[in-house]
Amino acid sequence: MSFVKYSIQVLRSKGYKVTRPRKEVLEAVESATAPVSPYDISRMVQQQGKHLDHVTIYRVLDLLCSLNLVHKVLSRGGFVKCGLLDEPGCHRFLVCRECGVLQEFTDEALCYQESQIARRMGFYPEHHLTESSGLCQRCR
Amino acid sequence: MSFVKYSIQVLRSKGYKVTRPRKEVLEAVESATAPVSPYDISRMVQQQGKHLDHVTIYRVLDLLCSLNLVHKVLSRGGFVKCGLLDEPGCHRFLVCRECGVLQEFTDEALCYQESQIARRMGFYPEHHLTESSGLCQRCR
DNA sequence: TAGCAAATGCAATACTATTGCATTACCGCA
DNA sequence: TGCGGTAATGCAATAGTATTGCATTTGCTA
Ligand SMILES: [Mn+2]
Ligand SMILES: [Mn+2]
Ligand SMILES: [Zn+2]
Ligand SMILES: [Zn+2]
Repeated sequence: MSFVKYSIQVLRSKGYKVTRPRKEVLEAVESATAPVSPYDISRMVQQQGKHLDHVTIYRVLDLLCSLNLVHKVLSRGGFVKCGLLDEPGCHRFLVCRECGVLQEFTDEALCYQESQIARRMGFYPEHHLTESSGLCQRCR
Repeated sequence: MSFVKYSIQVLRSKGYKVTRPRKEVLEAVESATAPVSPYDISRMVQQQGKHLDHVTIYRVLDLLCSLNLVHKVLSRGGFVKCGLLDEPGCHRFLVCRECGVLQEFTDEALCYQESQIARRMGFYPEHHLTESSGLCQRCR
């Protein structure tokens, strides 16, 4: 099932309304390979002759993040759709420092090892949504 | 040797001038346990009856980052002194989601494992400056 | 299809970051 | 120790990002 359709299902199942702005934002994020900022989305929507207030975009993104349908990519100040909707657990990113394309993955062993280190250092580890930087094949 | 003194040495050895603003910023970062933003630093300096333009603070922080004397903590939008000045290689953070205190560490095995995964996914891995979130002892 | 609560749009505002240029001050050298 | 050249700073203007309160609209349920 497509990202948009799946997300709409989740919205409904949790009692959130399926509105035009929410669908627009989902479609914008769906269509992007690299992270998009709230204002990126604003422009994307405009280029289709439509309009969304940026405040609305911020609020929609907040909601989608809280549902783990999209993730914020800190190193880029943008948002991407979750690439592992069906897989629970900790999600990680490889981000190309040059062009921003990224790949999401999850790794049991890595997660475990990190948790161990955290505990050893007196921290109570929580979900990991980490980013590693590198260069994608195109940008090398 | 203290963080400030060490940093001043590095500045000199690379041909950068040791100026009042640079020393002020170093002292502000030195004194902080959690990440501080450029404007945080501005306020800290003011409370000592002094003044630094925020543009200068941004520029100083850029420089210190490029020399790996301080790191930017993305999840907090702030800067901290490097806690492993003598140890080369990839530096990582455990950040308390609640209060922001953090601990820097480095882990050979983790680094290796991550690089492997990156290569397997078609990325050329670079330095890792990752952040994991959790709860510190005080905040549990 | 009417009514209600949730969501949006708007306006105002706060916060964060960057640029160009005139002025200052650090540091090497006399 | 004082001078000169250049790197660094301060200032002003501007751009970009994010948040709040409130009036209005709209999706959904009954
Ligand atoms: Mn994910
Ligand atoms: Mn470090
Ligand atoms: Zn790339
Ligand atoms: Zn804490």
